[in-house]
Amino acid sequence: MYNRKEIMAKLAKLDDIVSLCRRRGFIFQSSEIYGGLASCYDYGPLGAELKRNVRNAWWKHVVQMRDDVVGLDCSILMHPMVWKASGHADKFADLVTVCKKCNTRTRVDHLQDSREGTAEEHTEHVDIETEAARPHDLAGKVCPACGTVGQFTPPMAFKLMFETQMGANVDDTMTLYLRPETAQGIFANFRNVLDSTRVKVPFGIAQIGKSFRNEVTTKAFIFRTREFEQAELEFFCKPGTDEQWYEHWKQQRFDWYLNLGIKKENLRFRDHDPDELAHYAKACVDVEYKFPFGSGDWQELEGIANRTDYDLRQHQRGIRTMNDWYESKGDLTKISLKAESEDYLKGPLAYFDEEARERYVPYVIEPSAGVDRSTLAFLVDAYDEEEVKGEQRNLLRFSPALAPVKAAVFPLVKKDGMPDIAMNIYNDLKKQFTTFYDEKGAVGRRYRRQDEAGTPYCITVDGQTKKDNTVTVRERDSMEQARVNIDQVKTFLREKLDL
RNA sequence: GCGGGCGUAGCUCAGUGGUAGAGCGUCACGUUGCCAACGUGAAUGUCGUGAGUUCAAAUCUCAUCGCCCGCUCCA
Repeated sequence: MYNRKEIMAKLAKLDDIVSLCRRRGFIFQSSEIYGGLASCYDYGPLGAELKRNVRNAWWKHVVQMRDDVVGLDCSILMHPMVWKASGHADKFADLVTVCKKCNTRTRVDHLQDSREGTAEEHTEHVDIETEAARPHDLAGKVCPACGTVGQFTPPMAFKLMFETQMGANVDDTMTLYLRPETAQGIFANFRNVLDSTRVKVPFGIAQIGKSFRNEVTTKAFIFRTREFEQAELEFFCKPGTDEQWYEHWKQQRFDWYLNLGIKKENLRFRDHDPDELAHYAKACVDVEYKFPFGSGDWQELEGIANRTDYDLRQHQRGIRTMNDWYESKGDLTKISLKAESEDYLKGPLAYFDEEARERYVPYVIEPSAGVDRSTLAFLVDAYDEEEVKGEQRNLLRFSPALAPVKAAVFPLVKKDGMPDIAMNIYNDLKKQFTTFYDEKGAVGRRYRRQDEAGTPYCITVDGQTKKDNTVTVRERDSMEQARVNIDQVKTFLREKLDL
């Protein structure tokens, strides 16, 4: 825990970062010219590069470098039955009540009973239709904030999925949902990938894309937003091998953050307690980062779950329910999923393992990362202030792979032919790296500006360049300079940047 | 949604009823030979938005929007 002073210092740090993000074009408030739109943010020129680098680093680690993972890019809108089968349509809602005495909002299923001293067991999302209709006896419940018994408002329901209409003809539209997770698109395409890609279990399908959740409350800059980007892997494996794959991905994903420069002391695992697990999950662990907001506490970047064979089996039930769906004219609330077939092991989403000569529905290990969250973590972790000759230097110590700009090229002064030489170097480098050219003002200022953008290297053409064809290469973190032959600059950068 | 704090230039902020300001940043020109240099000049504001009180509102009142902190959620 932190004392008040430390918390204020942390908050000040986040404010500094938010301010820098805006000032340097990393992240803007959405629709700002119209007063802003809550919970929505836009990535500016530097932020777009940074976020794309985060995505690419994830894809490289999870797909490109692996022999057992393939990629996918699904549409955001999917058949409504997907969400019936996944459980989101019925259960992706919270029932919340407010204590009249202290105005604290609490989920109904989290309330303790004064008579029994226990909360209801499950912490899952409730079935909104049946639950809201059911009379709730809150008379004996205790407010966790002020201890008052039985002073609650009637429960309110929150729908956590965004709805939208497909079809321009108003008389003939269908209600669809913006996906609340990318995972279901992977499960829905499991058969397609199997049939078209010659993959064999164990293998994974990865996807990066936007998801939408009508969060009750948003939080902390881009940390919790209603529109957000996920990077998810569903790794399919044979039942019985799931625990070792779970451990494997735990380690893989943790190391990914460390290798991209997150400080070890700011990253940790947090295992979910058994009673905290969703009913389908056998195990779940969060990768948490010590963000400088909230009460200075750890916040989740990524969840890694053992989802068992739940999702694939649910979708087999969903497929069997299609007739009911047609008959109900698409009203999801009027139908319930058909029971599982007795020979579900022969269903379309089951797998025949030729080596073992047996059928099974694969177990799934799911590492699910928040792209915006990790982008924020990389920003926060890279941010540094230090004093140089009495002046404050702000810099972002990005890993080279994440740095929005890899190198900047300057003429020391704007004369004696230096700009031409520098421009030639720039034109050559930009074919390979995101490069920036600047010839305005004092060179010291240009260095500092690049520090704030997190550019690892600055290349300066100076008076000596014309004599011996060398340039100064200045390193961001140490501010040290080395002379490098112009012909060697590209090789030098490639080695140093490891790109 | 409820409680607390806040909203003035790109950023940080001053301005408590009487002509909208400072520092930093940005741009131009000159100067400048390696770490936010210097000189001169310039641009930039619906004072979050709307209404009300007033001869006069950034300032007082009300509403509204947005942000931050807490409660809930969770990638």
